[in-house]
Amino acid sequence: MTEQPARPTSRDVARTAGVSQATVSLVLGDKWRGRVSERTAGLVRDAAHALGYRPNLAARNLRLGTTRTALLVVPALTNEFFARVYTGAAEVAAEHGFGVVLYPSPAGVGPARDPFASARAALDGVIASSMATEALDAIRGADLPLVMLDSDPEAPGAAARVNLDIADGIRQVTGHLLGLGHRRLLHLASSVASWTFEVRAEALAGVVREVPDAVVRTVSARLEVGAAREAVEHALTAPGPRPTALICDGDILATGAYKALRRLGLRVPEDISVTGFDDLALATAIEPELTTVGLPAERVGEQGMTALLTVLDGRRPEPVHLPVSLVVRASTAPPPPGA
Amino acid sequence: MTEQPARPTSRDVARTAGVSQATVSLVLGDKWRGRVSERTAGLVRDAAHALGYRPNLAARNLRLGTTRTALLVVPALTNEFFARVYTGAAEVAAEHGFGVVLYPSPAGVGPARDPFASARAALDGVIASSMATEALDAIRGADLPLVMLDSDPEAPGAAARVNLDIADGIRQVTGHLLGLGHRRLLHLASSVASWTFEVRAEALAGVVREVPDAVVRTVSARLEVGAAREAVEHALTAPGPRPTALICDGDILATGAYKALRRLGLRVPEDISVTGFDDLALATAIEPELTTVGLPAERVGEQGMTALLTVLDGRRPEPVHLPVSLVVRASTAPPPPGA
DNA sequence: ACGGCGACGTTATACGTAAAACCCCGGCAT
DNA sequence: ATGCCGGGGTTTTACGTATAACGTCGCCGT
Repeated sequence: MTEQPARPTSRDVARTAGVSQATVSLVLGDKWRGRVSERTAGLVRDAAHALGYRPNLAARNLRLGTTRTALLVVPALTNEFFARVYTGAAEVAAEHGFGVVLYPSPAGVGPARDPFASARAALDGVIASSMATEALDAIRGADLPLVMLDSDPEAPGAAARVNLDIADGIRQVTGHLLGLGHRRLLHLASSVASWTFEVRAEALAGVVREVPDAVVRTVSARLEVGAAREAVEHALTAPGPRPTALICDGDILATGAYKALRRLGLRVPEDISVTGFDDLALATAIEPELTTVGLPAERVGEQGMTALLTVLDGRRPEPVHLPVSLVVRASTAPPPPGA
Repeated sequence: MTEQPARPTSRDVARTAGVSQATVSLVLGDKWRGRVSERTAGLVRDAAHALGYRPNLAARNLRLGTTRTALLVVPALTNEFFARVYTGAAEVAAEHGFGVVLYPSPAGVGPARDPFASARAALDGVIASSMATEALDAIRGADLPLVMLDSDPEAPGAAARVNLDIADGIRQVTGHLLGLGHRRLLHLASSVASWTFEVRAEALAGVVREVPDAVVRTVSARLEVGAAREAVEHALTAPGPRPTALICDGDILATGAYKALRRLGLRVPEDISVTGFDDLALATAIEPELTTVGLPAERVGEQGMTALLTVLDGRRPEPVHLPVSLVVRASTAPPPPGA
């Protein structure tokens, strides 16, 4: 390390202001009403400013025993959803003088190796978004308050939970399609085995069951455009009556579906309707614009941080459930007359 | 704050292992060869494990005077490019026992208000990616080592720089289009005024100047699909000969262009060629897949972190220039015969 | 005239860790 | 026998901050 001119400490400030270190601490900590004269406080602030003093956070954290820092663990950063969750969490955090540090679990869904070594900051709590249950073992072991976002309600160890009403989202898209007259549905699911898969499948089956002649088939693919394209191409060239609507568990999968359909010469939505999930920016980038389910990602982050703050305050927050909402765009229409 | 059962300290470990705190520190810090017997070391490790001991990072940081933590400042998180920069930086950091904390400058290009208050971790250095020059003032004031990525080479205060050869990227796309026979080019630039604008415009002009009958016109739009669509629609309905190729300064702008062209009934690439920049996932999501310029984002992050480590080591790293590469896909073709 | 109190500070201490400095003891060369 | 060395620890200190505990001084009420 270079010999920087050694950052000034509160003692340096004290010396140049002609007061004791304790006084500096009081003034800069805004705890001086009636204990330090206006004039002295001014001197201290001037000295601090002149020296370019910045308190040493490590020392402060050590002294206070709290770091006012939370760790947000996410499976991937390239995904817009998590970026938005972060934004929401960071905003609420800032309002309370907290900071948020990010830890993108490298394996995605694999066990987080050691978040605490990587995010070197000392932490007050952890928020985990959309993480696989097992991936959180390392975190649970650290007995830090853990808030779980968008995760299996059965997963143990959460001090608080914020969940999206995914099932209702599926019900909404399915209802929308059934309402348009579709009866043969294809469900394109993500192949990463997770609790959310069952939730979706069940919700879908539940809605379909209520309509006499409606049927649904499920295929799955890795959450990736290429894989989705292949899966859809394969499913649609199979013998038997062709589905008239395609329910995708994510906008990325829907994008892959678009590609497959174009190859097969099927027009969206004239020949076949397609729905997505998540309402990423992608949804309006592709053509036709995608009917999908919008998620209040920022809100998830906000509620998650709020819950963590509540836990840190010694109270027990209620589980939060956030609604999702269907966004109808141009990729859905009644089935073609022939079908 | 709840009364957690008080995290065990190294002294607790020492007590249950029957040794002194110093010994614990030596063993757990892996500095005990020849100073502590194998047997005692074992006892210490067992005790630490049994108690679930985790060192207090705040204390360690205070003692060592270094936090092994860097701050990465980015203008936006939803942008895939920055997510990739982060990934690269974090990877190199991890190899050296460093962590990376993210600070998405809230205003995007506005002055970062107080990154250090927000990212509460104590920091060893700062890496700023694609930030406007003025936005870094607050950071420069803190006299922490600052590495600037993808930024104005003229901007002061950088201890190290990593830049992309943007100009060459523009030269490559332009050359590609001219090679296909295009002579009337439209350049869609981002309207956020920044150093990069001039670099691009100049590079473009330079290439065009060498081809006798080639002309280029520039229009700009906010970096957003809707705005880009409007700008392109407006530019192409203007009187005069229509350009046969559209050079967009980003894939997002290109996506807007696609929408405009579809509205105008122009086919890509048969009627008009389009190129992007950045090679986001978006580029292969839209149809036809976009010819664009790929940026080694992870490499930018890696080199940035490497440079920071070099600076922290007291040495002066050379400025790094990273090449970019044209990715030819389906959105470019020779101009239509009529033109 | 004296206790007391409010205004204004100061002194002292603790947070948990890393590491420099020290200590003890058994064996070995002189 | 004595000095020395090295293995195996321990004692002590410092990092920079926040704050509890403690002074001091001037003035006021009785």
